[in-house]
Amino acid sequence: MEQLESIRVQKLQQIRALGIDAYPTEYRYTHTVPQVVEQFGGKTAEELEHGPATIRVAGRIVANRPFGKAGFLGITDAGEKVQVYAKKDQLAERDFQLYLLLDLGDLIGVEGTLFRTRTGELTVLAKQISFLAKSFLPLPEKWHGLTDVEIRYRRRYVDLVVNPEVRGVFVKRSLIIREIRRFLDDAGYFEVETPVLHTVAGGALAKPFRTHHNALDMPLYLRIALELHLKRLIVGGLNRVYELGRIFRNEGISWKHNPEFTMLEFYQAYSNYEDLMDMTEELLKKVVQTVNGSPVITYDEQQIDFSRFTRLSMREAIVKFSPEPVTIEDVKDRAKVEALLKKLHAEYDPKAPVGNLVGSLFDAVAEKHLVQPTFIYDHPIELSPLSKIKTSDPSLVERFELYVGGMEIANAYSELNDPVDQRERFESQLKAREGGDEEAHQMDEDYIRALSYGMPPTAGEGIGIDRLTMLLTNSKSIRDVILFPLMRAEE
RNA sequence: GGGCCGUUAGCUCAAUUGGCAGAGCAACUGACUCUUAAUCAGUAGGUUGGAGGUUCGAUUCCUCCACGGCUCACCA
Repeated sequence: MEQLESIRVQKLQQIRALGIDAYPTEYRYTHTVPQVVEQFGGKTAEELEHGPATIRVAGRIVANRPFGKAGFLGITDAGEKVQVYAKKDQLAERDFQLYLLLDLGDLIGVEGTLFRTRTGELTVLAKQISFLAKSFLPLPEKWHGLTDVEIRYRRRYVDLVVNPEVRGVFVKRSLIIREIRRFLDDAGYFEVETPVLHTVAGGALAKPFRTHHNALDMPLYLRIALELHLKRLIVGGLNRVYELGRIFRNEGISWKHNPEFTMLEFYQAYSNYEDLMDMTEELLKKVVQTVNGSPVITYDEQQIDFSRFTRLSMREAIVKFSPEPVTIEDVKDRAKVEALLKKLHAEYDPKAPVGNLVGSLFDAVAEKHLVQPTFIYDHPIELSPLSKIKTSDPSLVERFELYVGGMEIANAYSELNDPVDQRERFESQLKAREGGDEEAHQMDEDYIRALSYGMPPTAGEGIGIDRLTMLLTNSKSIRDVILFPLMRAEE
């Protein structure tokens, strides 16, 4: 290892000895590698002869096939590759000496003319080679590449150089986010940024990360949701707001959980959760169509169609997917729900209120079947301390979750805007907290004060950007759509 | 946190019953002015993740530890 490195350090010395600046500050290219491929990829050998006199292009060397007094280089940039032909009689002596000192991984600029080789490959005939930067560490082997997932996550920079499909995933992620922003901006939304450091970690049921501010000697939490600040802004009259940001939950890591992840939350005044169901369909249809070119995606060998959304109440979903026969009426009966959970060997807390049991039953019975886009609506009140009660059934709230590919992608509700009711809900969460539920909601006095000034009827929604990206890139792990997933420290 | 599996050269992988740790690519030296995983000849590269143990002898068997993967639980 040290040998490989020291050889390359010596080569850099030799390059300097040729009078070449080892670390120049710029390279003025006329074309990027993808532009070369796009503009000239379709041209014939004859057409190339009458093309532009010279082009300048820069990239990283990923292949080198020398032939004594000539050689072929493959250079890559922005996910595309182009071949360079370095020929002694076409180059200044110094540039050919430089060519002989190049290694895989080095960054160079090439000025030359385009032609096709005998085998028809588009190639830059180098007239001038500029050295841009040295690679001291060797890239992974050309044929098998880098497959060790641990190194791929830890050294994402190498992963991105050698695995072009990884680049494609993150390009797509960026497109998804861009389309979402465009959709919301066009719908009259206002993008905002709210604090990441919270004195009360609220807006979701989750364990927060703790930190501390020295100057104020104050304990702080990293936010677990965007919700409560965005609703304060609704109180303030920003009637359509969204934030696209990182949130942090101090919980387990799995194929669909990373401790920090990206959430979109948006709030719309004078609307309810049914309005958001309609809007979510429209949003996802548009994003999937634009990013994927079709409303139908393939995820884990299954076709998922974003042009057709199903809507089921949570109770209906339990009835539909339960392996044991149940009726809607049974799901309202605590004894029957508990009996069914026992029969299914599902884990649940026997002291928990009936709403939580219904939630457990849903998870046990229905979630994995929800592959096609499905809205599950009307959740038990106990699971939803910030949602508005359904007037026709006070045991339920106006809430929905969207499931796709067996994953929860979105969560939305008609926002509770009654400060008295909100205080009571927080108080019952506090009781759960005292009973040992670390994820129960904390009291947020300022939020109640905000509601006390009056909040219009409002609907709000959160969409997990990482999971949406997993679906659209056919990724089996959330870590494949996060550039730098959390890992233990090395050594 | 539980269970299962993995860790050998820069990368991808071998190594029989416990018996001298190997290959391909990358690297180095040489030949070669149209190659496509270029080819040919040669060279070098290792505390087998770490620490103990069993044994004449451990990559191989045992224990512990570190890191990772899958999976279950929790969660979005």
